[in-house]
Amino acid sequence: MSQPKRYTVTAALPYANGPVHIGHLAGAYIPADVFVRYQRARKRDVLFVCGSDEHGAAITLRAKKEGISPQAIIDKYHHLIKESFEAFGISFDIYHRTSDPLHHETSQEFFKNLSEKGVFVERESEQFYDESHQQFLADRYITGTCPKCRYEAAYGDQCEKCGSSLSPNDLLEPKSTLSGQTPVLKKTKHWYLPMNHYEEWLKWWIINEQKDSLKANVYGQCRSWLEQGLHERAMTRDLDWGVKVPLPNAEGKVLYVWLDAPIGYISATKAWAQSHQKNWQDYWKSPDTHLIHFIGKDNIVFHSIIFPIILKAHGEYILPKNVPANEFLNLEGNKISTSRNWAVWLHEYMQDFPNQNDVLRYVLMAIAPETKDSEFTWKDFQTRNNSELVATLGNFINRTVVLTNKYFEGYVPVRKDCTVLENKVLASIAEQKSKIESLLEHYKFREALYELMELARIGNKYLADTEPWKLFKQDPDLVKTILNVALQISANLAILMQPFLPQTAQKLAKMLQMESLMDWEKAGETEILKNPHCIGKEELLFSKIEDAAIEVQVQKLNATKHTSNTNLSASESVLKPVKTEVSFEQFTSMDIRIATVKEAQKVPKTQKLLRITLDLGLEERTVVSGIAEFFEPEQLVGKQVCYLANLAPRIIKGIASQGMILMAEDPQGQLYLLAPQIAIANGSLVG
RNA sequence: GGCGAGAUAGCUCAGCUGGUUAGAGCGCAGCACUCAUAAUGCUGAGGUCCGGGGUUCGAGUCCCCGUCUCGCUACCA
Repeated sequence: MSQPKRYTVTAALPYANGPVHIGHLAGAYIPADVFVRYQRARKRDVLFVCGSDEHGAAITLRAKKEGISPQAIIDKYHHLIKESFEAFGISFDIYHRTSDPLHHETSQEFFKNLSEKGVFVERESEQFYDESHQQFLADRYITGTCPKCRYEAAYGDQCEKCGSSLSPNDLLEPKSTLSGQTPVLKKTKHWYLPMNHYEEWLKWWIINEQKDSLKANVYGQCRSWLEQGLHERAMTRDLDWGVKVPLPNAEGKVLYVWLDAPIGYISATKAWAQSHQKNWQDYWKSPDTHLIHFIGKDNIVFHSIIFPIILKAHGEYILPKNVPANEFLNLEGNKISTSRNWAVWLHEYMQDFPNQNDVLRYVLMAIAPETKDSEFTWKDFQTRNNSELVATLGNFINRTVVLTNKYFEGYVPVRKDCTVLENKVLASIAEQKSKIESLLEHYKFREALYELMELARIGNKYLADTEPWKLFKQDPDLVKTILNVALQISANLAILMQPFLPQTAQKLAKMLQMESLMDWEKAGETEILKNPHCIGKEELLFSKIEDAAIEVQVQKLNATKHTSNTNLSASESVLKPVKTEVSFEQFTSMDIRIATVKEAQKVPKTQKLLRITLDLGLEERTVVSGIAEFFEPEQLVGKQVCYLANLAPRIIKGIASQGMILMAEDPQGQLYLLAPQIAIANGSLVG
């Protein structure tokens, strides 16, 4: 692999409607930061950009709910996120924001460029429109019943209950969240990116240029998408919060997130270049630059398919060299969830564990979901701190420094006769260094961290093998040699830990009085600390975390679990508001009856569908119902149900479905049959 | 149903293009040591490498079938 002239490293833009949690850190920011710190240590030209993603319907929706302006929300979270990243030590060269005028200009220019090249297809389509508010409704502004899981507060783009992605037209009983009214369909024009035009090229690019460098999970995802075929996607939206579409006749339209957020990387670069007298184009248009995107797996398609298409369509830009995406981090057995408050928030961690940033960095690196989903537990956090950072790394440094101060008043003793053992140990320093380098170059952060710790283990073993505390009286010269070796290991640890544990590296450098000797190139050497050098007083690098501190965290989580559960059943945000009024006639026009299930069987090749035969008294009816996830066919047979008999028939999976079985659904999405309390005649009317 | 990623010691995970008795960390048991935040070092117990076929002189590693977990996707009135 030839060395590029420079690196442009991006970390996913956090969405400015919530704080940052450990999942974000483990997925993108920590690995990116380690990579960047490492490249900087090697004196390579590397630019690390990030920023807040501040547009989109979710933010305006939330602003409306809370009765404040979108600006107030993004200001709050932008600053919270920015400051917690800074305090935590994620070393962005710039942390920008997409609400910045520079970003608006940049993305508009980009759009215009593509538009002038004729990349887009303009197309009119029918979209939901809220007449009382006189505006088109973004996907997020429409709620309705999820067609997949029947969750009643699903959004137009996604159902948060079952996670399926939707389009507004899929929703049953769509409602505008602005007015509560049923929206109407109205014509509107949008600009579409025909991604299918790029399919062949993309296949070629991914298979020929990326296959070997991409991680298996990323490559697999891409192939999965390519095999399913790419489609035309709208690049604009009807919304007033975002980057305005820079064309005439585009009133009330903004760029969709695909042409907004990733270009945020570019505008961040421009902003940085302006204040540093650099040319931003070097970082985006020069083929000797490597562009690397650090993201979580939810962003894979975005960064390895859509954004490359956009860059390619523009033509002047380089394409990402790698997209080292991590999988997901779970927390104490459950998925991390911002909305359910099931998370460890970065800013809260720093309050609860002051000056222990490196502990979290360490743990999240050690359990990073590099190849599969992984799990954070507080117990494991404690164990890793106590038995790895404290007992292995901190303790090795401590014993070395204590012994040096005790026997030699802090002066680095002279190394005299090295035995086979010393030579072997000294040689292993350079070995560890080159292992760490090679692993970091290949984005294997977890293993690189392991090899760093391995050096501390080598040190501990060396001290245990040589036992200098036993030898000092008989053979002080030998003790000098031993401690000299131990000190060289310590100095190397200080340098090599810089990308991983920056705070600790500084602390250790100070303790060893080697602040001026922290060059990465020096690592691997065995004479970093030379004889007249005097080290400082011992100081503990890490402190133990007691059970009590862990208890507090676990209880905090359990508490949020309970409150969010009770909130879930009681809160209005989850229970659907009462629907708009209907007349008595409208109601009585529905023919609801009691029927008995005669047969039920799974519809082949489906996951959720049951084919059910109902005895309606006068006749039998066949219904296809999406309830297979909740009911076994056998357990339904013989049960009485409520049945909507005069619903227009519909063909589902080739079966004519006549009417619909009525179900109750609790806030968790669980379905329940409705039946009379005692069996009554089939065909009885419900009203 | 289709596609992708996983399934390896009690726990968390490594095992690259197939090659001798399958590894690490943590945990556990025993021993050694006392410079060190009862820290460290050594030794040990522990695995039908999800199951079943196949290719091969040889498979955790490749192929086929199946089971389970996670993600995407389809059917959902």
